[in-house]
Amino acid sequence: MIKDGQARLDAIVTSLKERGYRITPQRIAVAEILARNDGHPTVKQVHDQLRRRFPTTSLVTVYKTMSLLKGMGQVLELAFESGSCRYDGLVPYPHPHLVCVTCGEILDLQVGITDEVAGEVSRTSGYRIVGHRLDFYGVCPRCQAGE
Amino acid sequence: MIKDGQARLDAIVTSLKERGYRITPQRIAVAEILARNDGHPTVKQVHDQLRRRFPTTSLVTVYKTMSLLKGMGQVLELAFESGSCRYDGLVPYPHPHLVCVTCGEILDLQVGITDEVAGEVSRTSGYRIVGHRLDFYGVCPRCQAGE
DNA sequence: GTAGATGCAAACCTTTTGCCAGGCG
DNA sequence: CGCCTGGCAAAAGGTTTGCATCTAC
Repeated sequence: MIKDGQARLDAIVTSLKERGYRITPQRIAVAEILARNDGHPTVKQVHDQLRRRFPTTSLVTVYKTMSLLKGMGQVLELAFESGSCRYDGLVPYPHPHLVCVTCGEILDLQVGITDEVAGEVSRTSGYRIVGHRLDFYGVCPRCQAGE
Repeated sequence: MIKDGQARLDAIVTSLKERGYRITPQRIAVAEILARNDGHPTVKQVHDQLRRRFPTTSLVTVYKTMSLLKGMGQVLELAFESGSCRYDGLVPYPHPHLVCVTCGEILDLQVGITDEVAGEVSRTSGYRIVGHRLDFYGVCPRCQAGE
């Protein structure tokens, strides 16, 4: 599992160049935040971090950049019932997550049983499988202690 | 896997009574739609179906009823990147889904590997696991034909 | 220089809340 | 008949769009 921030940053920038997109300060800044952050921030959280260095950056630009990176497969988008999406720019391909339903913390997991199953699902359903999502929901040790 | 509409309807109504909630025409109507519909409708779709029989029913009531049933564990809520949630009232406990990314169709799946894994996740992480979600995303045969 | 990007304001969509009239138990 | 529920209007997020200005190449 890729976890090196610098490598991820380079990969994102290279991917932008390859497709002919311009390398703007805003895009580099968003890419850096995604590549360094091993949490799973919301758009708003990325924007807040961004404003510390570039106070004039707009939320709209973050949304557009996220959408662009998502389309390029450089960021993974996870929708939740709470309404907002969380983003994983460190490990942008489908992988399992462990979500604390109390504090919202999201951890990446190492278990990976779904890839083997995808072929079976494809055979029995006729679908061409393009991705998957595996989440576990629970209460983290810290929140259990505070109950 | 439960698939009998009448049994589901009875289960939902019984569950409402047990908890002291009132049995109103609107709640019965929503429960019937959920129990009969083996698709995975949005709140808006449920409301549209509801209006055919009860033209004055409001969208707000559907939201409130869905929220109530969700809290009772009588309906499963699935959030998607598209913004709106889809609901499964026929099989209200966590189970795998197969989602067509082109037309939005959602099928229930029979594969079930995650329950065994949940214990392992709980042991290694210290989380108390309360649920999970397993989705496969792909293109259904019909949409493949039209490509 | 020019196509493409930024950023403001405003629109949009889904969901939630405040409130009062109305109906279930 | 009292309390819960339904439904209107309005608010509250989160996300997208229109458009003028600016800038990376």
